[in-house]
Amino acid sequence: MSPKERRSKIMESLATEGRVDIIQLSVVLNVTPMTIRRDFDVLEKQNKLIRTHGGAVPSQALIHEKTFELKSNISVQEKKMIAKHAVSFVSDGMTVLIDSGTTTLEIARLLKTHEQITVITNDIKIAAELMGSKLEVIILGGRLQTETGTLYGSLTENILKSIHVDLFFLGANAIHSSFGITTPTIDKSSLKREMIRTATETILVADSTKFNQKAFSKVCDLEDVSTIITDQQLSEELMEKYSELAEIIIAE
Amino acid sequence: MSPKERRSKIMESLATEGRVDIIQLSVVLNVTPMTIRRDFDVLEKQNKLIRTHGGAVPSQALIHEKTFELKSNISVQEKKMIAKHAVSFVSDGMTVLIDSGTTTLEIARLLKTHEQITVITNDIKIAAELMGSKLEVIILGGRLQTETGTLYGSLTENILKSIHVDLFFLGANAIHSSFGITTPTIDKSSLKREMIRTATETILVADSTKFNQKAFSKVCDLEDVSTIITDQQLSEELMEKYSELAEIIIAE
DNA sequence: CATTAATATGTTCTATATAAACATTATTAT
DNA sequence: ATAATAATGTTTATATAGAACATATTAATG
Repeated sequence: MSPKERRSKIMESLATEGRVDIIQLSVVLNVTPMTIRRDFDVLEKQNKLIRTHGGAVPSQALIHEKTFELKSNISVQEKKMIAKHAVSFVSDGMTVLIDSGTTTLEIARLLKTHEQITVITNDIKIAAELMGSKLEVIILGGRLQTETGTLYGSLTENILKSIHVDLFFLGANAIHSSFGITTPTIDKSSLKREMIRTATETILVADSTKFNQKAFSKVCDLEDVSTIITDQQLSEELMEKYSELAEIIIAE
Repeated sequence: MSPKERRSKIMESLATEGRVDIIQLSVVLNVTPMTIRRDFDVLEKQNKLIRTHGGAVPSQALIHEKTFELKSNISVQEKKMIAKHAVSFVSDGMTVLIDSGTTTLEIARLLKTHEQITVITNDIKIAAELMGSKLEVIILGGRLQTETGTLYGSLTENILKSIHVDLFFLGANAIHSSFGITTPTIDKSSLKREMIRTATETILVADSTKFNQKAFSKVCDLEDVSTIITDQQLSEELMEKYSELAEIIIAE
């Protein structure tokens, strides 16, 4: 039996029994108590259970897995796909900066079960999503845009100047082959620019509807991001056009 | 302190901190670990907590009952009363810093309808409450305590050093005539101290159950706050005792 | 297919927490 | 005041957790 299988069986027991005993599990699953302990360690880090003395109980996070709806033009499914590819760039020990947005929110959801990752964000909805997780979460301070939950302004930018991250997931309103990446307000573009500056690597996550669009204020050129992740709705024509400017990954 | 009181304090810690440690509790509550264990036994049988190795976490049942913390000691009504008196200190154009906490959350709720006020906070639940308002809201950055939604740490304190506010609403876990104001963790007390420092005036808001209590780490002396607002449950005896140390307002 | 690297599991040992039994101290009732 | 009861402290034995190391299994590579 694979570790994955065994852990799945542990979770099953946990769900049906309400609590499990290390010794009992070790007998049933034919492994030593130590192995069960190590399984508990793994599952606890994923917030799936709470270890007790001699056993474990289900975690509260597991009880109410509520996924509240997002409003968006593109299906959630596509954003989830993009997010799934995005998180494959993240590995243990990394410091990851996550921009505000709906696609980036999906990234945060997927990262929630990871371990050993520091997440930094300027979006309090992302922060809310990460409540209850075992991640190290840093919120950038700043002015709150009360309609969207985004933090921005000079305070936010100043804080960014004092930190550095390995990876930045950039969200975008508009992407254009010659105009580059643009946003509706100068504040936001200035902030995103600062975020790019402070990151070793920037990955742009944007669904296909954002391509060939331009907004008011320029963030950066396409050359400034290392990778673009988008969905399979991107036309062949656009795909070729943008491939010359940046590495494009189609999430499917 | 009676066993009932002590158990109530354990539950309070559990609600605010998310998890408690037997040794730390035994130090704070001045009893042996064995006594805490016996308290855990009692509380576990009442389904109020789950024992872990070396400590305890709140039971699932309690997590979902948001009312638990409020219902256990003092009614929401009393916190609302305190908040109502608190906001009378706020006038247009002011910059107000709001500490994390349930009473301070009520203050934020009342301020929501104001317009010409700048609110600064380290609590993302307060931030969430102020979403959609016309207020100028500033979130202090920092490390997120994912169980409670509180921001803290050196980053938070550094940001505080670069700003200044007119008024600070301080929340407290424990108030004692000789020990002053204390909190369960050093991180929190350090942050609160910095908040006090950066404010022209500090008002302590705390329901009557917080009086004559001590927690682990000292924030400041009672002389360091200009006013204390509490509820009418405060006994005559305590009222007189604390009146000598600070101006006390009974919200009724 | 053999060999290496990586992962998973088992074993042993030590530190720590738990739990039981008993002793002591507070509370309460009579 | 005294006895009875409850609460807490103390000591000791047992069990668990966790670290460190050894072994086995699986995956990856040439």
